[in-house]
Order: sequence, then C-alpha cells, then structure tokens
Amino acid sequence: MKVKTRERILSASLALFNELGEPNVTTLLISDELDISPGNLYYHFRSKGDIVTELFERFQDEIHDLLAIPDDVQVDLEQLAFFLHLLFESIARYRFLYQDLVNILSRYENLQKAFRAILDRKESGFRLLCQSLERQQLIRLNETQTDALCRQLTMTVCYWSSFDSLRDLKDRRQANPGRGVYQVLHLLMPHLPQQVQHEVLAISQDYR
Amino acid sequence: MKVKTRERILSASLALFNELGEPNVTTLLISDELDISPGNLYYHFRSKGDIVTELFERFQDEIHDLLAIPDDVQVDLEQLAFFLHLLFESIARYRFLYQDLVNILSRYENLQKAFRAILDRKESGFRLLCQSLERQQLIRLNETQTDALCRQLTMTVCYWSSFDSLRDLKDRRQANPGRGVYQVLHLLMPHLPQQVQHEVLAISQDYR
DNA sequence: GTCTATATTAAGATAGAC
DNA sequence: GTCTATCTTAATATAGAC
Repeated sequence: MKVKTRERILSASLALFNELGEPNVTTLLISDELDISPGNLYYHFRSKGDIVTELFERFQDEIHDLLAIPDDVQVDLEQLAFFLHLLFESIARYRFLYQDLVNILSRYENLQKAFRAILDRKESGFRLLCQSLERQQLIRLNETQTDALCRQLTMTVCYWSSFDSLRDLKDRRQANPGRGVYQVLHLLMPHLPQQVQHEVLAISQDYR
Repeated sequence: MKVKTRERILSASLALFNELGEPNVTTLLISDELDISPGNLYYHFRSKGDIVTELFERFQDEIHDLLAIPDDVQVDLEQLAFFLHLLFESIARYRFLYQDLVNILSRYENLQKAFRAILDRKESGFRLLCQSLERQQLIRLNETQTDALCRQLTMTVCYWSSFDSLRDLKDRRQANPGRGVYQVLHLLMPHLPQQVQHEVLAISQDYR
C-alpha cells in the first residue's frame, strides 16, 4: 500500500470525472476502477459531494497560486503566453468542473461562492497583465475596451477547452491547452502595434 | 382544452429545463407543473429524451432559418447588431442546451452530430458576415485573423449566456441577450477603422 | 481499513382501468 | 386522452462482520 487509498480515490475520481463527466460517474464506478468496495470508498469520503468538494479545493489552491500576480508585474509577451499556458493546463486538469458548470454548481451549492471568486480573480489578473503591457507601451486600451477585453479573456479561459472538445466528444482523455493559448493571443493581437503583432503571431504559432 | 397537452408538455419542459437545468428536471416535475399524471405525459412522449430531442429540433429549425445567409449578403453594422440580437435570443430561448452541453450531448448521443453541424453553420455564417464587412471596407482581416475571430465569435455566442448567468445562479428565469451583443461588438471593434469604431461603440451602448 | 450485504430513495417507464 | 398503481433500475449511502 504505497499510495494511501484516500489519495487514490481522489485521483481516480478526477480522471473519471474528466473523461466521462461528473454526473455520469457513480461511486460504484470509482470503487470498481480501484478494485475496492463501495463501502471502503464511503469510509474515506462521507459522500460523492465530498470528493467533488475536495477536488475543487485543490483546483482553487492551484489557481490561487497562479493568479497571485503582483500589482507592478512586468511581463513580456513570451512570459504572458507561458502564463496562459499554465492557466489552461490547470483548468484542463480539472476540466470536469467547467464542462457541466451550471449543473455542478446547482447540485453542490457550497461551491458557488468560491467559484465566482475564482472568476473575479481571473478577471483582476488579466487587468493587471493588461496594465503591465500598457506600461510597456505594448498595448493601448481605454477603460471600456479593457473591461470588455478582460471579460472576454475570462470567459475564454473558462470555456475554451469545453468548446474545443466538442469537436470529438469520443476522446475525452486528453485536452490540448496550446490551442487555448493560441486563441487568447489572437484576442490580444488586434490591440497591438504592427511590429508587436508579428512577434505575437510567431509565439502563437508555437502553441498552435 | 384549448392548447393540446402535447404542446403544453413541450412548453412547460422548456421553461423548467431553462430554469433548473435539464438534468434536474424529472418527468414527475413536468407533469406536476401541468397538473397531469406522469402516465399521461408518457402517453404523449415515450421518454424524457424524446422531449429533449423535439425541443432541440425546434431550436435547430430556428437557428437554421436565422443562419440562412446568402453568399453575397450586404449588411451594415446596425443590421449586424440586430442579427446578433436575434441569434442571442434564439439561444437564450433554448439555453438549457448550452448550460450543460457536455452532459446533454453525452446522454443524448443522437444530438451530437446535429449540434456540431449548428456550430459549423454559425462559424460559416460569421465568415460570410466578415466578408461582407470586408467588401464594404469596414474591416480588414487576413485569413489567420478571420479564422481566429470567427471561432471566437462562435464560442462567444455559445457560452456567453451561461457565463453571464454565473453572476447570479439564483435567478435563472431571465436571460439578457443584449449583454451578449455588446460583448460581441467589442470583439469586432479593434478590427475596425477609427471612425467606424465610434459608430459601433454607440450601437453597442444601446444593447448594454 | 476493508469487505459484504442491504437499506433508502428516486427517477424513468409501463399496464390496465376509466 | 387521462388516470392510478406499480414495476424496474440504479445511485447514494449505511451496518456490521472481519
């Protein structure tokens, strides 16, 4: 017994949730997957909701660390792309949350407030990053534009992977965070000066 | 018995699906709402899936008509905004489909192909509209930009209303298509020449 | 900590009377 | 067309032995 059962339950649940969708995964399926009894599973978690909640908390911690952006951050475009990559990866690791968001938040009401806080945190993060680009004269936005852009960015990181996975719902094992980075960079592109656009275009091709 | 029961079932189901989420609505709840027996409901529809499928087909018809855009369409920006408004309204009327998309498509596999076709149709529609704007010199896009933009537009009309409704999950009765139009117009904005931007900004304020 | 067996609940669906 | 009564299935969860 190298890895504790509790931990194995969490990791198997996460894999199954992502692959099949959380509502389609029963506690029986999870215990089957691990070759343990359903009773054993319920010894470690008092309910399926507790598993979901604990996974959510781990996601929350990850995202919290990632979005701890200092007010005076200086990022170049390469670093920005890398940040986006990490963000899309985090979200992809817990993509089951996003794929049936309304359903999950309505069945596990305890997650609603925290989830909204994550969205707010994302939008604030994008705002800081835009400001950093502005300080470097890499971008020029008025307030209205910033609002719309940051909201659009927040929505895109939320839903891109779900949208992308509609192409083939068969193969849900993998997600491709690179395509998301590509898409987001193209959201910024039209706001950049000509020569910077070419630079970003080159970066975006790498992520494609 | 003015309105036929079958029709009443469809319309009550749609309302409940949109408000509570399709997975949270049981056949019993639907029949309760209409003060008919569950047996009666099953006389009219052989399964809950049949109700979902029929509602989907109505949505499909609506969207099909709306997206029947001629190749050589000429639209000004006002008309474009109005088109977006109609599109967001159609989607809002059947928003239950989008709010738990992965879940619904995985449980009703018969809808997958048709749903993907709708997405393709949307993207093609946006492509035609972009081309129309280009012919009028209102916008200037290369091929890469057009691809990224049309994909972004498609994703936005899909998920905007879900995203917007995360603000307050309590009140799911209403959706506000105007905010979506605003958001989409701001996606186009940076691609437009200065003076046109002001015009679109004014239009977008009306929809806010 | 883990198992087997079982209770509980609820949803989807059907049968047969009216 | 509509009702009542009931069946079937399956998921969440618990009890008690090992």
